[in-house]
Amino acid sequence: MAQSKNHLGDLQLAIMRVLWEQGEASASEMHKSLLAERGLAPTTIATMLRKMEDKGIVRHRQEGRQFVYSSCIDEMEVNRSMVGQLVERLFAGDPKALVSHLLNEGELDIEEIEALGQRIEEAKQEVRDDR
Amino acid sequence: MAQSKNHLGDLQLAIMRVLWEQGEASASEMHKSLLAERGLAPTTIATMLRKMEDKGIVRHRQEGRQFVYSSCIDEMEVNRSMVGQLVERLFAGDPKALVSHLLNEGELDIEEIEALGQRIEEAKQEVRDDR
DNA sequence: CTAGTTCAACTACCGGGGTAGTCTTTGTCG
DNA sequence: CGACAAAGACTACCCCGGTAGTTGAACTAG
Repeated sequence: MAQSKNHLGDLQLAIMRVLWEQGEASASEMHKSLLAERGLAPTTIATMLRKMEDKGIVRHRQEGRQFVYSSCIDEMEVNRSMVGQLVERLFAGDPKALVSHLLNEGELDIEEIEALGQRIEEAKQEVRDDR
Repeated sequence: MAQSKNHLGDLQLAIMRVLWEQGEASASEMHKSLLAERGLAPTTIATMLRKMEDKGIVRHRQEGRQFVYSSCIDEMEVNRSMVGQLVERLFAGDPKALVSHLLNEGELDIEEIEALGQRIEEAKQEVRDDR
């Protein structure tokens, strides 16, 4: 049932990103932030915000005659859920396959791979420390 | 414009998976394959296949009175595109951040991390061999 | 006080995924 | 030949993301 909260469209994610970065934003600030990359009408943003509030993923606070919106959902939560869904749909639930894909498809250059090697070592350590 | 071909819904992906695994499948075979996990009416599958054919992502061949469907799009291509989109939307285009997410969120257990370490080493090697 | 601006609210619409019922054709069995 | 089964074609919905125009209320400037 919480599934619906985690299925976000493109525009919705863009909005959430602004909210996550800035904490809050009025509708017009939001419009300004997204204008460059999207060129949308202010009412489009406002409508989307209202729909998102209906879904319970953002809330607003009145300030003067403006609405100031903030997020109701955790970024990590959303990431986890969306990545999880992708892994499920594309890689039969096997996260390794996703990483393999990244490696095979040359999405990562050599430095990035090196850096990942580092992270892997750290992760091993953490898992061990955990028990 | 090829974007549309790569944005696949859940059912569509399930169908493509069957096609990619088996090469071809008639509508009724498809229905049988998906019945267990989804419990859909046969007409639902058929409708979806027709819509997908309109979009150009599957094609069919007549065999007797049945249609035998096969895929028109490459699995790797779809994976690349969908993973890319996710990385774009969630991680500001940085694939490393996706892997970090996987590591941090405990989506991987210790053996998987070990295995990844292996893959990383191989990948390093491949990249070097490449030049 | 009046005209103009700025919001939010409401309404409308499109496209596409998903779901399925009904109709029509065709092939098969007794 | 006639009834029945199988399979595709058509049609109809619902939902929701996305996009935006129009309206109405409230505030501001002259």
